[in-house]
Order: sequence, then C-alpha cells, then structure tokens
Amino acid sequence: MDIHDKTSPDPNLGHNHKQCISEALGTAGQLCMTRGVRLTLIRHQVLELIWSSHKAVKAYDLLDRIKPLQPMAKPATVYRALDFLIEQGLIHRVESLNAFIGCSYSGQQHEQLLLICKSCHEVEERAAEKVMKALAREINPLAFIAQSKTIEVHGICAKCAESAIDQTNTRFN
Amino acid sequence: MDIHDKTSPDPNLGHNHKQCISEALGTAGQLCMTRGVRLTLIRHQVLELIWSSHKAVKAYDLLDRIKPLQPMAKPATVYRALDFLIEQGLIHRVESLNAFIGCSYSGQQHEQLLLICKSCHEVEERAAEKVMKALAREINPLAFIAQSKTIEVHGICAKCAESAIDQTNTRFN
DNA sequence: GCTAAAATGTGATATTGTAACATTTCGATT
DNA sequence: AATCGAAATGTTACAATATCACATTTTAGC
Repeated sequence: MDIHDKTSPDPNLGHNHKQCISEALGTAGQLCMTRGVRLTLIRHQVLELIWSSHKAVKAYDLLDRIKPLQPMAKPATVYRALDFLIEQGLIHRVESLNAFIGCSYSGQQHEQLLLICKSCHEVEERAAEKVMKALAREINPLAFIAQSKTIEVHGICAKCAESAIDQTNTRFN
Repeated sequence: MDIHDKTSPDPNLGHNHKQCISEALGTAGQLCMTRGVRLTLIRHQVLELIWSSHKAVKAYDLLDRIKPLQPMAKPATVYRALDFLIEQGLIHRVESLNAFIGCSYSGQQHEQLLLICKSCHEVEERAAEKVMKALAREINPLAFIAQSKTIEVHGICAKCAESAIDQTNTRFN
C-alpha cells in the first residue's frame, strides 16, 4: 500500500514535483561545487530518494530503495550519506520521527520549523522568522548559548483537514 | 564515570534537589489521585529515577537502575511506565536525545521549550509563552491543526559557559 | 604515476523500541 | 469474603534504528 513503489515520485502531490526534485538536486550540486565538497553518486541518489516525496523518509526505507541502484548498500552506506547531507544543510533530520526530509532552504538560513501531518505524513518546512526571533528573545537573557534549534509541530495539514470535512459532508448527502 | 551511581541524586545541582524530587513526586501523587489513575510502585520508582537529576535519562539506563528494585524488570516494564508518565504529563520525551526528563510544570500547561546543555547534559524546561504565541500566530493562518509542539534547543548553559571562561582565564594567570 | 585523504565496503554489534500472549493484581460488586 | 472484569505486569521474542572498526577503493593534488 505504500505509494513509494521504490523510486518513483508520489503522483498525488498537487504540484509539479519533478521540478521540485530537479531544483533541489540542482541547488545541491551547485552548493557542493562552491564549497568544494563532493556530492558523490551515492549521496546524490540518497538525496534524490529523499526528495521523491515531501514525506519524511526512514533510513532503512532509504536502504531498501537504494539497493536496486547500489546492491552493496548497507546501513552505514545510508547513514554516511545522511550525515553528509545534514552537514551540508541539504536535508533535515526529523527528530520526532527518526526520519529525514529534504531541506527547502538549502544554502540559506538554518533555523526552521517543521509542520508534520499525521494524516498524509507530509512535512512542510518554514523559516518562521518571527518564531525564531521570539525564541532568541526567550533564550538570550538566560545566557544559554544556543547551537541548534529544533521546532517540530505534529498535527493535521490544511489539505487533510479539508478532505476530512468533505467526507463528513458526504455522509449527510 | 557516570555520576548516576544507581539511584542517588546528583550532588552537584546547585540547589536543594531532594526538595525538587519530593515536590515532583508529591504533585504526581496528587494529580494521579485526582484523575483516578494509579501511580503504581513501578511507575513511582521510574518517576523518581527520572527525577534523580535534571539530566535526560535513557530508557535502558532506567532499566539498569530499576533492576535492583525490580529484578524482574524488562524493557516493556520501563516503556510502559514511561508511556503512562508521558500520558499524564509527568515527564517529557526529549525527541532529539531519545531520552526522558521530569516535567517541571505538571498539571499546568503543556507546551514547553527544552534547553539542553551539551556540556553538563542538564535540561531546563520553560513555558516560554511568548514563543508559543509566536508559533501559534505562524501556524494558525496556515489552517494547520497543531496537536503537539516540540521545541528543543541544544547549546551550552550559563553555568557551563561560565566555567569554561573561568578555565580560559586560569590558563593566563 | 604516486601518495595521502576521502569515500566506500563489510561484518559485527550496540541501542532503542514493540508485539503478543500469559499471569497477576486491583477494585467494584455481590 | 468470594467473584469477576479490567488494568497492570511478567515474559519471550523480535523489530527498528544506529554505530564502530577495520579493509579496500577512489579521488584529487602533486
């Protein structure tokens, strides 16, 4: 039942997701070039698999999905690629899911808010600058030196909430 | 080298931690009473172990530490107690550490901010209402229905930052 | 081409968490 | 007090997530 039938993109995304992927991969390539780091084949493949949808992906799912392309792949193969991609800010780890998602703001800021839908499992990333400023104002007076900030909100996204209402209405027709 | 020598409280907390523990356990007892749920011996022991310091505790460390008290204890023993304590809002799961911390605001609100020190590993919980309001203002217009919010900040706490400076100065004396 | 560093291959194992079913304990009712 | 159903716990097995150490290969710079 998983729509991730190995490598093909989710067909139900409501936007041109191929463009989404190619943009992300293009930006990633440029950034790595500029920084003098290597977006190797494996790393590129892992990044592409992560971008195959806007859902957070688990490491062992990535492992299964990369095996057709890299029959030698082992857990370390995937985790090393993930480490690299996180270091370069090309993906985020979703702490509350032990999963990974493509970064929508690669090369830009690095404080983000993740909205995680319990229904469709898609994750939306937002810069949420006002929230981050409020967070900074909360923390600064405490003399706590912040090094990384994780904000993850679980709930129901607008699309899923709407379709739930639709269903409810349908029942009364 | 772990200061958690089984069950005794951390002696370096800079406050009367015994009172901290007994307050937390007292509140927990009252809340469970009021709610008609049972703070059984195992649950009470797990809660007490979690409160033995202000550091986040891992489930399997809890298992090791509860074994002298409950020789039958298995992973499920601990995880069930943790599930109960989380449900009742008596502890929080620290997502970015896969660990658990006593809740400093039991019975009150349920949106908190965790400040996690990478140096001493202590976790400070704050209500941070302004941050939460900013977060609500960010999310509401999106029609995303938030059900749970996780904010975890990793960094260096004031105490550790200060002692680092002290050390630096000492080198130049 | 040579070399050192980076990346990957490989096997083992550590850590974290859950499922399923049996047994015991608790508390409300008779 | 006996009983009965629900809640809690005991118990076994295993699933899911992640890391480590060491061998080998690839790469970029010389």
